[in-house]
Amino acid sequence: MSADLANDIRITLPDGSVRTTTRGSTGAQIAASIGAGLAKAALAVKLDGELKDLDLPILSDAKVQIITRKDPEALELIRHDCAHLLAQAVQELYPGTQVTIGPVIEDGFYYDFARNEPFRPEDLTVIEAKMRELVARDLPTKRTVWDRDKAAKHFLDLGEVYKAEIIRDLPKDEEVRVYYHGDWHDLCRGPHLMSTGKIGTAFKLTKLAGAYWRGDAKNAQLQRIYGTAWRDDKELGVYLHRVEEAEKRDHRKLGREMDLFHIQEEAVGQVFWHPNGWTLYRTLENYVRRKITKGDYREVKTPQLMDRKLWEESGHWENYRPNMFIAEVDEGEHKEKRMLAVKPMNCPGHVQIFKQGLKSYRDLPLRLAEFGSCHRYEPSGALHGIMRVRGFVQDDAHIFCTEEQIIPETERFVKLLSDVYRDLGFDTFSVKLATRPTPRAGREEDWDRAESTLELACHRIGIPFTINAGEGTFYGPKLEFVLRDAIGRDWQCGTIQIDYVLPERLDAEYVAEDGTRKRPVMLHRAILGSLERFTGVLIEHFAGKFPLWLAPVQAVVATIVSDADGYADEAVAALRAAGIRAEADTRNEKINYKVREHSLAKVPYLLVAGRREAEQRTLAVRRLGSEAQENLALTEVISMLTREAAPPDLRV
RNA sequence: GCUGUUGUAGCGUAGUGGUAGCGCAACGCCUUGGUAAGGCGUAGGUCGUGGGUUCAAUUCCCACCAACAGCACCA
Repeated sequence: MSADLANDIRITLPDGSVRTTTRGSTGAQIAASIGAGLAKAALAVKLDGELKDLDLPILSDAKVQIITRKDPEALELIRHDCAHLLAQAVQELYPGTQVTIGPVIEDGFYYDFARNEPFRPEDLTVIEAKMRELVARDLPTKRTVWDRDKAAKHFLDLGEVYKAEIIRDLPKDEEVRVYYHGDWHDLCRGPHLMSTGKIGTAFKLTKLAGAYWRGDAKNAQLQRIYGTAWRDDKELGVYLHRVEEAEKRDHRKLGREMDLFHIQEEAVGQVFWHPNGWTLYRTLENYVRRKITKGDYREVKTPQLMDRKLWEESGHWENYRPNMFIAEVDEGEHKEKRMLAVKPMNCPGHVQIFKQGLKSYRDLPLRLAEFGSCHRYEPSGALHGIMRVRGFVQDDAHIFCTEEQIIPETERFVKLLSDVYRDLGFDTFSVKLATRPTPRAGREEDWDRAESTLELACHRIGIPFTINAGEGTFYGPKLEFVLRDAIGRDWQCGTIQIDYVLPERLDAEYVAEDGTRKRPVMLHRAILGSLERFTGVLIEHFAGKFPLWLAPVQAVVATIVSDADGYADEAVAALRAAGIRAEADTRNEKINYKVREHSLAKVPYLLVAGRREAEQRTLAVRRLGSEAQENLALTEVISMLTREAAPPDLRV
C-alpha cells in the first residue's frame, strides 16, 4: 500500500482486476507495468469507455483498457492518423494548401483541402509515397493545449482560415488542442497514436473529389482526397478484393453483359429495356400486382400530362418546378399557350379519382394503387445507371383513410412489405422515421400528430427504428424501409408517408357517420420504390444469378450433335408450353463452348441434348454454379423446373 | 448543378500532327465434337459533337454533349 493515499488512484482493468497506481500515471506506463509486450503493442488507452492518448496523465479512478492493433478501436485510430498523415504530406508537397477537416469514414478516411490548383489523379501516387516516407521517419506525436484566441490568431496568420473558423465554432467548454507530428501540427480533438510509425503501411489513397465546405452547396468547394486504411496488409487486401467484387456486380455492367437494357444520349436518364430486362421487370411487376390485389388495393392509371393548375394546387409547382418536365401546347392563335407538366408523382391524380362522386366513411380505407410512370428532371450528377433516372415507375399507392385507420393501415402495409422483401430474397430490413424538414407545408399540430402516430405504429408492430431528423417530405413525415443486400450494402426502397396537406389543398373529403364532411388522411406508400431502381438492386444483390422465377432465360437446351436439333426444338416447345422461358442452342459449336457461354450468361439451367438424350427422350441437366450433371426424362425436367419456377406467392 | 477524370467498331482496349491497329463478340466456310473458349476466313470505325489553329487534326486549342467518381440533390 502506498503511504500517500491522496496520490494514488485505482484503475480497473478489463479482466476486472484492480490496481493502484500513482495519480498522473499514463496509459503507456500502465501498459509497461503489465508487460513489455503490451507496452510495445499499445496504441492508445480507453478510459471509462473513451479513447485517449497513451501519454495522457490519468488523474482519477477509472476503468482502463489498453488498446492494441488487435482491438476493433485500432481501426478508427489508424484511420484518423492516416487523415493527419495525408494532410501533412499534402502540406509538405504543396505549400500554401489549406487544411480543413479529415474524418474517419466507413473503410477509411478523407481530408478536405483548399487549394487553387486542382489535384491530379497522378498526384495521389506522389502523396501516398510521401505518407509512407513520413511513417518511415516515425515522427513523434505531441499534444498541446492552446488558448482559444491565440490558436485562432495563429492559424489565421498561417493563412488557415478554415481552421480559424473551426476554432471559433468549437463549444466554449472544449479544450483547443493542437497535435504535433514532428514539426507539422494540426488542430485536432485527438486522440492520436504516439508516432507516425504506429500507423503501419496498410493504407492506400483511393479517389479524388470535390466537396463543399461544411456540406453546403452554397459554400466554397474544396478538394477531397479519399483513402482506405487497415490494421495490416491482409485486411487491406480483403477490402480491395471486396471492392472488386462489388464492381463485378455493378448493374450497369451486368445489364450490358446479360442484354437487359441500355441507356443512350438521346434519352438521358431513361431506360431502353431489352427483351431480357423487360421480362425481369414484368415478372417483378406482376408479382407485386398480385400481392397488392390480394392486399385489397384497387389498381388505377392516371394521365401522364396534367395542367399546370393542378400542380399549383398540389404545391408541387411551388416546391419542385425546376425538377419537372413541362410541355407547352399551342391551342390556336386566339388562345394562350397551355402549360402541362409531365407527372413527377401520382398523388394528385389519385386524389382526382377519389374526388369523383361523393365518398362515404364506408368507402374508407380506399387503397388506390398505380404502377405510375413518373418523370423528374434529376440533376445530371445524380444519374446512375437505372438506379437514379429521370423516367421511372413507382409501385405507388395512396390510402385514403380516417385518422383512426392510420395505425392499422401502417401495420397492414408493413406486413405486406415484409412479405414482399422476404419473397424477393431479402431477409431483414431496417426502419427509419424521417421527421419534419424545413421548409414544409401544413400545420405544426398536424406534424406533431403525424410523427407520433408513425412512432406509435412502429411500437405496435414491434419494429425498432431510428430517427432520420429533418428528412421527411414537405407534406409529411415518413417511415423509410432499408434493405441490406448480399454484400452488406443498404438500399432505401419502401416508404409510407402521412399526408394531411394534399387532401386539403386538393379538397378531398368524405361524408362521416354523423353526416358532416371530413378530410381523409392520405398515406403515400411504395414497397419497391422505383421499379427501375429495384431491378438494379436485384441485379446487384444476386450478382445477375437470379432465382429461377426471376431469371429472364430460365433454361437453354444445348445440342451436342446436329442430329439432336429436332429433339431440342421439341424439348423447348414442351418447356415453353409449361411456362418455362427456354431457348434452344443448336449452333454449330462444341458443347464446351456452349456450356461456357451460357454459364457466363448466368442461365440457371443448361439442358444438354446429345444423340443419347434424343433417343431416350431425356436431358442432361446442369444447374448454374454446379458441375454435376443429372440425366432426367424430359417430362421430369419439365415438372422439376415448373415447380422451381413458380413465383414465391404462387407456390403450393 | 459543382469539382475532377474520360470519350477510338457491339464490348474491352493500343496508338499517332501525315485520314487507325489488337482481343472478344458478329458473319461465312470446315469441323458433329459429351459439359467452361476447335480451325480458317470475312466484314465492321467521318476516333462523342461543333468550331478554331495548321499545307495537313483522331492527335493541339475552345465550346458543347455524354459517361464515370465524389459532393450537393432525391417530392
